[in-house]
Amino acid sequence: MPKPTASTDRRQQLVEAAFDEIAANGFEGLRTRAVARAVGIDHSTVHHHFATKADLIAAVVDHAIAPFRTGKPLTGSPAEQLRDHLNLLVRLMRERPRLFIVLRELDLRATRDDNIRAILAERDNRWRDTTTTLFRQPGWHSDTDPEAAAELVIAAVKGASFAPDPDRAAAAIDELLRLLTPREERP
Amino acid sequence: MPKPTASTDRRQQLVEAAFDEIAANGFEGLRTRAVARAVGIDHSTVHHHFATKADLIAAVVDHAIAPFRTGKPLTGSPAEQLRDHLNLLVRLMRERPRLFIVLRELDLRATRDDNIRAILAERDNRWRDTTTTLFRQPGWHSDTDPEAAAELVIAAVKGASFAPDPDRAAAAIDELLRLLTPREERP
Amino acid sequence: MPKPTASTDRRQQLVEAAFDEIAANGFEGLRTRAVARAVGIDHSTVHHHFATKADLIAAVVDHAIAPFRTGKPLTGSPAEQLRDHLNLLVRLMRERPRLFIVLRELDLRATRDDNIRAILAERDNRWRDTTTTLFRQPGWHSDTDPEAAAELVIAAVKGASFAPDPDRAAAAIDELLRLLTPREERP
Amino acid sequence: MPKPTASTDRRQQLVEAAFDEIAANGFEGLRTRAVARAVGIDHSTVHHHFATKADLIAAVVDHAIAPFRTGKPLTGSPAEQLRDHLNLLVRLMRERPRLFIVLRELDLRATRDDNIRAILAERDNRWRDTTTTLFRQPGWHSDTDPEAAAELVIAAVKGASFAPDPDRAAAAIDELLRLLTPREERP
DNA sequence: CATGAATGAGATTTCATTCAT
DNA sequence: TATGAATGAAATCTCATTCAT
Repeated sequence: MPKPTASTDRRQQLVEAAFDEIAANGFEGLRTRAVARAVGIDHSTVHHHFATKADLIAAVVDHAIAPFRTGKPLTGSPAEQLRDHLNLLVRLMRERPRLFIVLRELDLRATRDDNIRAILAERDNRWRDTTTTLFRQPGWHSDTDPEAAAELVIAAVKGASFAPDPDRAAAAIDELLRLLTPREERP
Repeated sequence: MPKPTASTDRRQQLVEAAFDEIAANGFEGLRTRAVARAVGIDHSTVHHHFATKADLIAAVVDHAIAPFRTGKPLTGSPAEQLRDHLNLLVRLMRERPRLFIVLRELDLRATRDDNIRAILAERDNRWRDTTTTLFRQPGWHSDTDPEAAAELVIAAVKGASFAPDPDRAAAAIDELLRLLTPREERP
Repeated sequence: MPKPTASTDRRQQLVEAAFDEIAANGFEGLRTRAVARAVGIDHSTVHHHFATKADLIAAVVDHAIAPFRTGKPLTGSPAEQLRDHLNLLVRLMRERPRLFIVLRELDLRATRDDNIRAILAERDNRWRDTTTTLFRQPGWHSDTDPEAAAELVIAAVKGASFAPDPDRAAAAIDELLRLLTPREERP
Repeated sequence: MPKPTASTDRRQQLVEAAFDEIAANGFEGLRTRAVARAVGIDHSTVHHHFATKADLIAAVVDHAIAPFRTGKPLTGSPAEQLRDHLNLLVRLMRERPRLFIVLRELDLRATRDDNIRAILAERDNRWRDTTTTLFRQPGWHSDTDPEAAAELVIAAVKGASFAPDPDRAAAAIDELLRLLTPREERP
């Protein structure tokens, strides 16, 4: 078990502090000074660890999408897989609301930042592929269009993160799950 | 028919220019100088029309949600009303993509701007109420939860505006419409 | 006679202040803050008149080589023309020592600044051409190589500006003039 | 034969790297980090060898004027001595152009740096004395002013290093040599 | 000797806002 | 209404230097 170096620690601290700043004040409100202050170092020292603000942001992006990278493969029937997938997301929305705030910020910033767009597009493509594949399996309503259903899932999840509270977000996603689940598999 | 004063024209010009700037560069990229340049006046003059940048932004917010205020009442069966409502939104997404870009920006900024949050919350509440009322009418699946369905509609529409192209957004909304429409009313 | 606008005045003031700064502290020591302070305005206002520091420097370069642009045509015999030319330079060295300090700085900076190099190269080429042409006229020692003589004149003048005092610079240039002047035209 | 310690080697390496940096980017572009990188050590370590940047620069100055310190005494007639002296300089200009770039930088910086000025003034005084003494010897034109001639030699050599290429520099110095050489000794 | 984290002073540049004309 | 000069706060980034290891 390699002991993390001081450097790694500090970098991680900075990334987390920047994450918190974005969650609190948005990308627009991200200030290297504030990040440094949160960690307790001089603002110029931030540049010792991240040459530019963009480098720091890139690390934050990595950090923010990490929870979605390490997803363990889903198991069970297609409907069970969808249920597990959406339930996981709902649970994350409840447990880590700030993560979804940051993701919203990232999605918006991606519009005008090529680096972020590339990273998020990759994540979305993977998400889209997985979900489309899921809906291509047998067991859904015969008139379900796999690609359209996948778009709907993605849109609903992203949009739910704008809900004024997690309960409303969860209600929206639960309703979506109910609608997509074939009648005979509903609880 | 009152002829608009030059002043009124100028204000409107500024609002539209600011709208365009936000669509192009985001809130973060909104510069009063750029707005002034787009209109062809000196940047100081903007302050004759809008005391502060926040005032200009408030006017842009009003301008952006105007298309949703003047909605004529829906008619027909509940399913027809939902169909008309969502089709209108899809058509807007196709015809005025920049409007939805700006709305996305507004939704995000609302997180940290009380004025914007108030305006958008009002719009969302009206939207939520109308949609919930719609789902309270008879004719839906017996297990449809009106409030959850309304949340889902709102989430899906908001999330669809993050789709990489209008076709995908339309596919998601069409799929949602299909899922919500009772089997016997589907085309 | 057009009355100079306030803007022109301020720009001119800034250029002269920057010139003085360079004479005093070199290009390396040129600070927009110091220039602003010398003129009595806030340092950010400098950017109202010159978008970037490079723009300000470009204006200083123009200002510095202006005395060499408006040279009236030389008259008389070739030897008299050379004498007048060098005497003019010696007089300038005595009367405006800071001008030559700045020119030295410019010559050095030209090594690494394309814009400055272009401007100075143009000046040097004109100077070289004029002087070569001068030495191509009849009346010089038969073994004078016009191009080499022109190079020597330019080198000596530039090098003389490194002399510890104007008298030494003048002595060098006078000696050069004596050496180049045909014996029969010497006083 | 004392084997140089590692420390001595490192110091020398650093001085040469700093010399190279100045030749490439000027004094203004001299960065201790870049020097350290060129040598392959951490930038903090530079301070183990040179307490401050000024100390490093002082060593570079010494290194730059070394070629002029170890000049072996000139022999032959005065005209031959001048010829050998100038030919040596011309050869150096061709073989070590970067040396003259650095010397130019030094001469300029001397204007505002007391330490450098002192070192260079000493070199110039020695140069001036030697050259004046040379012109005081019999064999020159009767109207040659030894001190003025020495100033001219120094000015021309310094100025020649601003020539756009070594050929032009050489042409200027050769022409000077020709002009100074008594007619009866010219080849 | 060497490293790397940290510092702090300072530099340019941006931008909303104010004010006199 | 409109202009443009001016302001001042703030932001990112640079770099020589110091210090603990």
